[in-house]
Amino acid sequence: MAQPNSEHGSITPRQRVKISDLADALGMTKGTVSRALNGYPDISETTRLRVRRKADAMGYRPLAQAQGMRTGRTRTLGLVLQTDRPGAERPFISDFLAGITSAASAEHWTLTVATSAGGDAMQNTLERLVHERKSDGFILPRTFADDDRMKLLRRMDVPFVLFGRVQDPEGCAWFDILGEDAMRDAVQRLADHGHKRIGFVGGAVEYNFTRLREQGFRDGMRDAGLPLDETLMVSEAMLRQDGATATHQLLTADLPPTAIVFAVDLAALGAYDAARDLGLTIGRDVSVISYDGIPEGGWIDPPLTTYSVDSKMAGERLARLLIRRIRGEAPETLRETAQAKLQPGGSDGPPLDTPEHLARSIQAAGPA
Amino acid sequence: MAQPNSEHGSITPRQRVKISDLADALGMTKGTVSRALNGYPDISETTRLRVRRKADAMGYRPLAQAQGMRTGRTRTLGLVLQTDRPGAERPFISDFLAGITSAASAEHWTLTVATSAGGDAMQNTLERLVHERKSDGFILPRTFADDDRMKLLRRMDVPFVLFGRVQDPEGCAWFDILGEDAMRDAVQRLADHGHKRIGFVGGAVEYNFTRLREQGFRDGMRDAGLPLDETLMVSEAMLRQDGATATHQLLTADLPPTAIVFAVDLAALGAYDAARDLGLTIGRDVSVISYDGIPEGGWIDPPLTTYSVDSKMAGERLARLLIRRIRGEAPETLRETAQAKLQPGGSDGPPLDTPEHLARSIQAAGPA
DNA sequence: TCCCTTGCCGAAACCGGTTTCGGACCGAAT
DNA sequence: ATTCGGTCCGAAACCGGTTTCGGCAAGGGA
Repeated sequence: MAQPNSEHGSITPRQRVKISDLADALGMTKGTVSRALNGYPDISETTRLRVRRKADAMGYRPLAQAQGMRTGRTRTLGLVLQTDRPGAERPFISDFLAGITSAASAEHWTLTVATSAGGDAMQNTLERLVHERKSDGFILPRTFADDDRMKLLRRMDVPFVLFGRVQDPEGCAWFDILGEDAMRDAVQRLADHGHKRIGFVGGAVEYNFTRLREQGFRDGMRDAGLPLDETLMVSEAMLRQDGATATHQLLTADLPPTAIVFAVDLAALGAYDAARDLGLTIGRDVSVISYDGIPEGGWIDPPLTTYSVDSKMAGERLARLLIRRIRGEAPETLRETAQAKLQPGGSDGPPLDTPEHLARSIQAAGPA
Repeated sequence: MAQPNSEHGSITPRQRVKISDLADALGMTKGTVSRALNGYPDISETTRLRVRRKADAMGYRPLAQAQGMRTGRTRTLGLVLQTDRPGAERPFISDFLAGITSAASAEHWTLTVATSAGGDAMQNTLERLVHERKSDGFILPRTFADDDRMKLLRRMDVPFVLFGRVQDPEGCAWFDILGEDAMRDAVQRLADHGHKRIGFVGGAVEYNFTRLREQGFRDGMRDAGLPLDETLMVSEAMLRQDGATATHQLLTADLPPTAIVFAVDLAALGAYDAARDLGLTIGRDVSVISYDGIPEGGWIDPPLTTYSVDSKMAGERLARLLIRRIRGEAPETLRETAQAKLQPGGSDGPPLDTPEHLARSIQAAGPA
């Protein structure tokens, strides 16, 4: 009887329909309606259905902050970006955000973003967000081998999911791309091309993925039956400049590699610079295969052959995992992985020459 | 007398101190405490001070969602990123977010991020966020000459600030970088180098900045006393590929320009591709000056001379403006601008030759 | 027939704040 | 000595939900 004030449209565009409006329309109390909608066992199936139908018909959406007053949760995911690591996640962030928010909004959740430097600042930011109930749980991108954020959240008993795996999986949920598989494939691909002497340029050791990708490279060499030369393995290259330095170092060795696998695209771009300086051409004199799939890799000449990561998909899956985690599912059941996808470019191919010849031609051009 | 339960530290790390705790400790009611903290006039200065001191001492922070129940506001800024425009704000987004969140958190606000395609999807996203009170106002990046989001928010009477100006400033607050000044400077710089024939490659016309930067270029030509040749003005170049096409078009004209001003860095990168194809060298045969300051501009060879935008600063100022707007200040008083900063690279210099000679050497290489 | 479950829902407290209303206390004016 | 008007604060309602508690009615067993 007598709808209270839902379709008045006086001046305000569209009045919120609140739970008491819904209860009035159904002739019951808001307590009953709430229990019906939240699946309490002491509501008859008939009533539950009637309520749910009416709720849909009237377009009822509970106000997250009102629910939060009692429940302490507001259907909000948290993402804290670390700003003091240069260039780490720059290219992906946009797609990553799109993935998270689209998955979240499909379930009527939202995302709050904060930024922070590492260390104490990071801790404070996380604590503040939890303390002020601005987020019910966190997505942690770029996990470190030994991650402080993780420890803190675990201690505060706040749900979280990792983008990446960790050494101590106790109580952790995660999504990750199997970078080690990509590295293994990369080696195999180069071996198929005929390369026998292959170098590796890894990322910063504090990141956990560095360890995994390096292991993938080692496994790949073993599977291909190629000897592993530790002097051809370099680390700590996250930026273009680092990659150039590392490449220069490898190529000016006594017996340089004819191909290099990079753990990070940004570093692989530096290989082009180093090659140019040495008078070499990527994809002809030296083969390069990398990992990440940043757009710049497609622009450079020749285009970078790389294993690309679908950041949007990663965001979506992480969001869904975190929501399930917050709803109480056990972390052990919330672990998913996916494969990177090979994006063939022109940066790899059969070796033009033997390492010995390559060394000679580099020495010839070197002093120039 | 007798602190209730603030310093117990039983098991939970740190119990929230709520307003009733504070009131108890002060021996007054929570209503009084609330009015004292919120500057109501019916509280004596003595009491107000006593309350504020005690609040600081006890580390009291009001719970935004509880305040929001009554007030309708939760100290949350909203940012909706448009995902269907390729490459539009990709490089800036990380710094931009850092700016917004750092300014916001300094005032104990947070940021909610959503993504959406344009058109109706965008409208729905905005409406949902407002309807569910997930954000008190919005930052609108990349304003269009005629902006639907703006109209919607204006109609719903929701506060917002623009990153960029608009044609109809009615009721709008904004922050913007004066791209037109940068374009004017760019022309002047090229004229000082000795260039007389200068081309212009603008952005997509739907963006408002395109109009402004083009006008800046025109003003620059006029100020430098150079004749304006409309056939040397191209538009709609937002991506690297677009820029390459536009550059090719300009350079293969009967009388090509010896220098080109770009409204967008991403497009300017395409000039390198076009130049290479024509056998020309940027910075020697053709000068290029651009605008944005994307990191890729510094990696390319020669580094791009560009007017760079401080995205983090923009984020900070937009956040502060929006907070003031939400607090009720008039939009007309909330309009700020800043200048882009010249970042000299190697892509501009004195003309090597006259346009006529340039044309001949291009024609010579052209059929190749 | 009576009592005791069980199923189902209403009533009311509660979450942590804000805001309205009214009244105690004070000095000044009548 | 009253009345009156301000100042300043306490009391209680309120925001929109959730959750606890208790009670009514129907059904089953003795």
